[in-house]
Amino acid sequence: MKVCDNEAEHAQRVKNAKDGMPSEEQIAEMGARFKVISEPSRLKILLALSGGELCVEHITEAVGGQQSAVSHQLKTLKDNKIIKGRREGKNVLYSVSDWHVLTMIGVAKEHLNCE
Amino acid sequence: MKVCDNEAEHAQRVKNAKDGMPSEEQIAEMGARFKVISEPSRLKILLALSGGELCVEHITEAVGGQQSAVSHQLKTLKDNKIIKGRREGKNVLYSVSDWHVLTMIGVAKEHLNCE
DNA sequence: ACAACATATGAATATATATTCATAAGATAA
DNA sequence: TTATCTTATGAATATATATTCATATGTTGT
Repeated sequence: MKVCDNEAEHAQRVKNAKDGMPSEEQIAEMGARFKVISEPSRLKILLALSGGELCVEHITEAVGGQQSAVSHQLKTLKDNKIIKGRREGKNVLYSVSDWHVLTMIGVAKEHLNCE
Repeated sequence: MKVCDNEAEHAQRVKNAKDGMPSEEQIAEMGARFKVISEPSRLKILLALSGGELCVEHITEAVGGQQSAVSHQLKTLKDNKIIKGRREGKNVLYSVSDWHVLTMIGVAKEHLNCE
C-alpha cells in the first residue's frame, strides 16, 4: 500500500535497508563498542592510556575521581577487550589492546575541532 | 612520591595525559556522540537512512518495533543534529545530516568483519 | 606472621533512558 | 467540519549502570 510519495524508490530503499541490515548480534556488538567509549570516565581513561601503560594509581591521578570508580571502569574496559592489564609487583599496569577505539576517538576529536 | 616502577617515565605520561586531556565539555560532547550511536535501535535507524531519506512509517518498517519507539529515537537523533526531518504533506522525511557518524559506524562495521 | 601498600569487588544508591500505552497535534481529503 | 492518516509526545514502567563506601584480595618487605 501507498505510504508516502515517491513510493517506488522509497520502497526499494526499505528493501535495501532490510537486506543490508546487519544481524541483531552484529548490531549489538557494534552498539556495545560505542557504548563503552561513550562514558566520559572511560573516555578519559583511554585518552590517558593512549600515551602508554600506566598503573591504577597513575590513571586515577590522570583522570581524577576515586580509585574505586576507576577500577570499576577498568574492569568494564577489560571485559570488553579494549584494554589489558599485567601485574608488576604490587601494581597492575594497564594498556590499550584495541587500538581501533582510539582511532574512532581520534576521528571524533577531529570532527569536534573542525566544525 | 614513588608509586610504581619506572616512575620517571610514567610520571611524565601522567603529565602528558593531564596536559593533553580535552576539557570536560569536549569529553562530554564526544561521549554524547558515541552514546547516541551506541543504542541498537538508533544504529538501525541510521543504517536504514544511509540509503537516503525515508518517512517514519518506512523507517519503522525497515527497523522493526513500534512507531512510537521509532519516533522517540528519531527525536533523540534530531536533537543531537545527526539527522534532520522535512515535512512533505502528511509525512516527515528524515535523512542523515551528520555523515561523520556514518563514517564511524562504517569503521566499526569493518573492524567487526576483519578480526 | 604481620604491617603497609595497591587493586578489586559486592552492595546500596542514584540517575539515566528505552519502550509501551494512550493520546495529542499536524495535514489532507471528502 | 469531520474523518482519516501520519507523526509526536507525556506519563509510567522497567532496566541499566556509574559512583560511593566498606572491605576483600593480592603483593612486598620486615
